[in-house]
Amino acid sequence: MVSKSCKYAIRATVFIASKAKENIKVGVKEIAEEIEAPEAFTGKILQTLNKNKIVTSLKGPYGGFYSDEAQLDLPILEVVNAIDGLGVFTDCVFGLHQCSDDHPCPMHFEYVKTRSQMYTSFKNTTIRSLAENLNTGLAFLKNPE
Amino acid sequence: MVSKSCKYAIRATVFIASKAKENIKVGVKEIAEEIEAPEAFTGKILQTLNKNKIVTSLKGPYGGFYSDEAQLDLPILEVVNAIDGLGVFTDCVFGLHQCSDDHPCPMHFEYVKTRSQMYTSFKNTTIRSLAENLNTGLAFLKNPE
DNA sequence: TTCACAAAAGATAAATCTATCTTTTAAGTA
DNA sequence: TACTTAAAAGATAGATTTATCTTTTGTGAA
Repeated sequence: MVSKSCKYAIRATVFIASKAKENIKVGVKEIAEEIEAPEAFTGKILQTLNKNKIVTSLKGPYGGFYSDEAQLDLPILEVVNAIDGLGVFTDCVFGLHQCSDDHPCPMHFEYVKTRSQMYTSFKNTTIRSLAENLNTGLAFLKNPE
Repeated sequence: MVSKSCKYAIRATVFIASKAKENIKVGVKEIAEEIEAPEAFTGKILQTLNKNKIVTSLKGPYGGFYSDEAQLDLPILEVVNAIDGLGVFTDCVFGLHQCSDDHPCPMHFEYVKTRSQMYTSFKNTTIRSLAENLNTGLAFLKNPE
């Protein structure tokens, strides 16, 4: 559905956001460990998230990644957009460019249900809400050992 | 959502099925042209579809690919299963193996809505229904020139 | 200002997915 | 049987995605 990179990105974003209420910045190493992703690759993803203003970064000692208030209220859709683009919410199941309500592929009207359900879901779910969920301890970001 | 190969596979399957009522077998070349996919790659995909009994093939003169009656009633889910597997219907958005109702990731209960909507859609849509839709001329398998 | 720290940027490599080409096998027909 | 046709199978190549490593840039503190 979304790429592996995008899954890492979502997990990283939520983890960073979960530290916001304590005003803590986290480094690449800690993030990579928490989300069980390769460190260097996590760095690249965080770079992209920073460029897209999904998270904020600060270099140097006491530096790291954090979420500001406005970023906490971004929908998770923005994370997907930054990493994979919005194709997953718009592309035809048959892979046809011109597929639309007016010029539908054979599965168009059925598939639109899924696409719009997913879009709504990702649009209405904020980074903040996921991070809060995480802080309850009832959710997790990596597979337990 | 589904891979490029899978999109080719769905289009090829529906095209082959659309010829079933006339009892026509179609060759790789014709299929590839119809769905606008590379011929050799289409051959590979059809090979997989045949192994998975989604379509039937016959070698030699007057050979080609066709759908039998039972195959027409297969859900399109089976095409996805043959090419991409069922991961798209079961995998966690966060990419976590142990994510479940009992051990949910922060987005689990929201994402389940999308997954199950999609599953139902693919389970209830048969190859036959898509092929019939195609035969009305209101749908298409490639981008118009 | 100098030093240490941590992210950014750039280059490279491994793995997977998409695509092509050649050879082999199976089927129908003369 | 010999011959033609078309898919199957196997080998190889290109493109994209995932992953790693090295160098540069920016930041804070002594």
